[in-house]
Amino acid sequence: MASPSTGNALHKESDFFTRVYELVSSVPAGKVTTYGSVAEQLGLRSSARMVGWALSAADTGRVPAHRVVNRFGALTGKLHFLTADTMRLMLEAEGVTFRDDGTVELKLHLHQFSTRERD
DNA sequence: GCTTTGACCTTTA
DNA sequence: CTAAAGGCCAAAG
Repeated sequence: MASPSTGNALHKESDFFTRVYELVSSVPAGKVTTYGSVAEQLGLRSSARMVGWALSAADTGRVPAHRVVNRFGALTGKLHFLTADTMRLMLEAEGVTFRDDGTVELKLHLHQFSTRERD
């Protein structure tokens, strides 16, 4: 959209970063997404690492990075937040339920961007 | 300008 | 079955 060569690049740190933020911000409250799903939407199915890395550079107060968890639903980047419990508390505040293992119920809160066909 | 690391996932041994 | 390495792209040293 628009013309990127018009010299409009102002707050755009990087298209990749913004792309991740958009997808994460697209996730409603009470829902959680996974790095793999986001990466897949970006076309970087095998490069899910960069998704998490992008979140590390993202501001947790600006981007709901707490809604992003790993494949197992475990809060891998919780230590990157203000406190180790911050991520969990925020998700609980959103209405997300946790298992006894401290993992998020992906079956209940996993936000799917599109119908993923498997097999 | 090259090397290392990074909140991961997938495949091969 | 479990364990290890590879892969991907990008930023910081």
